[in-house]
Amino acid sequence: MLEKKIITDCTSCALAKRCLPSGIPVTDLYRFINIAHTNQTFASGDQLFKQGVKASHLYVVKTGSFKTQIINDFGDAHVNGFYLPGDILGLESMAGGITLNSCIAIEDSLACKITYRPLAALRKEFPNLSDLAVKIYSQALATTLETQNCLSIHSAAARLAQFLILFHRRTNQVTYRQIRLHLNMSRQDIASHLGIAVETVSRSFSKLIDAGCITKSGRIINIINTEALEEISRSTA
Amino acid sequence: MLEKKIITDCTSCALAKRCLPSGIPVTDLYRFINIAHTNQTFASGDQLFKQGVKASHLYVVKTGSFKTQIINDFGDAHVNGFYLPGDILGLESMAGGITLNSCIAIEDSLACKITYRPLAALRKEFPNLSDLAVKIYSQALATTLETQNCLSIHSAAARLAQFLILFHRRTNQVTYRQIRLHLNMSRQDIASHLGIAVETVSRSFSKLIDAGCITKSGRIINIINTEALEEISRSTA
DNA sequence: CGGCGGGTTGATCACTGTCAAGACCGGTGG
DNA sequence: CCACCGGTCTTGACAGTGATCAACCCGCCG
Repeated sequence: MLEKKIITDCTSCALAKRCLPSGIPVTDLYRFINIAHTNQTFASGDQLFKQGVKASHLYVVKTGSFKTQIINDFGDAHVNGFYLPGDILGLESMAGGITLNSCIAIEDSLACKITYRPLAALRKEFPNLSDLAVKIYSQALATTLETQNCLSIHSAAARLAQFLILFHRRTNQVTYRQIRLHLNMSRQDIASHLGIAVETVSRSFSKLIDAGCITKSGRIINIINTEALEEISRSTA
Repeated sequence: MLEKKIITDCTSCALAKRCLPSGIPVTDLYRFINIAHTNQTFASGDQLFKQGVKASHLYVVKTGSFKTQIINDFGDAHVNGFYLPGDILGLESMAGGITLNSCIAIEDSLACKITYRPLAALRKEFPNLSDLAVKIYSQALATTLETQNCLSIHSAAARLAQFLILFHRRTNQVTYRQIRLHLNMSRQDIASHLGIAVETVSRSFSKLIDAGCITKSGRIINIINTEALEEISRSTA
């Protein structure tokens, strides 16, 4: 109970310095906390928000991971992106006021929900928060640009290799000189995200293993040869 | 000469209400004009900025069109996006301070160059400009999301169809019930942008013509059956 | 034990990349 | 006015890659 109370507070959150509170003077932080619904719990498969409804909140991932997906007119889904602790969800829907995609928890997760309107008021009041907003948006654009480049790669193995590299950059989990990735999403999600078939994802993993780039066990990937992986990610064929 | 002077001024620019001046009170507009270098001319092929250098400016497209492209480590280029009048260039590079891509004029064009640092100062001073910045960024994110979805489409013809639909939404040139698109970029650029071969672009155009969706003459495309085009853009195969 | 979903592997076929050749278009020069 | 030339675009032939369908393995759960 006490512990729960502690993690609820932005002042003791490990992510605070990468998160919105970093744009607000400590003495005024209470005003941000007032408009934030911190540590909302989501079970794997739960939906944060649904595509095509009124957009009014941002979400900051605290623990776990999420995916966003768009359902097109014909009914099939495309996974747009994956979101890890520190990432902010819902940025792209603010201009139009309607959510452009759905967001689903990949595993049991925590996220902080922030109502947009009062946040905009704070942004006008605290210049640093305005700067931070621009920086966050700019960063988000840069990330989608990377994803876009990844999708434009022709070969499936190269695309997967690039995906692993990009995912690694965002997690930075290093143990024993090996680089260990926990891919919390299903192969199906990876396939949808990369625009290739599930079977091709499996086969591409096998290729990367045969090439000595990685080893894997289920959703745990070990990158054992970064250079070789980068080499494959650049290969045209 | 007189005419030149007129178009130089933001107060008489047709795009001003979609552009940054719309976030600034008319009485203070002179302060924005002071930091903007309006109507810079670029010949087809000229470079606005180069990948990997210090990023310090935004550019607003006034007339003509531009493309951005990334050169990867192996040396081949990928066209990230196309920019039309009213679009803003350089948003994604502000967070890192380094340009992530190069920008090149596709045809003879005009663009307004705005230094970032004083713009940030104005943003803090004028709340509406802060809101506008967020809206612009959010819109930009939404656009790249659309591009991403387009790239995840499997079939080349469907990808091209989706590209035409998205491009049309941004131009809205309607004449005589027909929808007329002027694709100012080369087939090579389209191919690079969509992640397919030039020849496949040509073949896909032919397929769209055979299907009765479009007619074309060089870089002029007429959409004669929007429903059919959308149908093809959704087809999995 | 059997069912079930997720993941891998195998076989086949359509699609697209590649290479090659030809068509078209605009510009230049005779 | 016409011939030539370069680049862009299109079309054809072929080979390679990945989508599809199918079977199988595995861990989980009733």
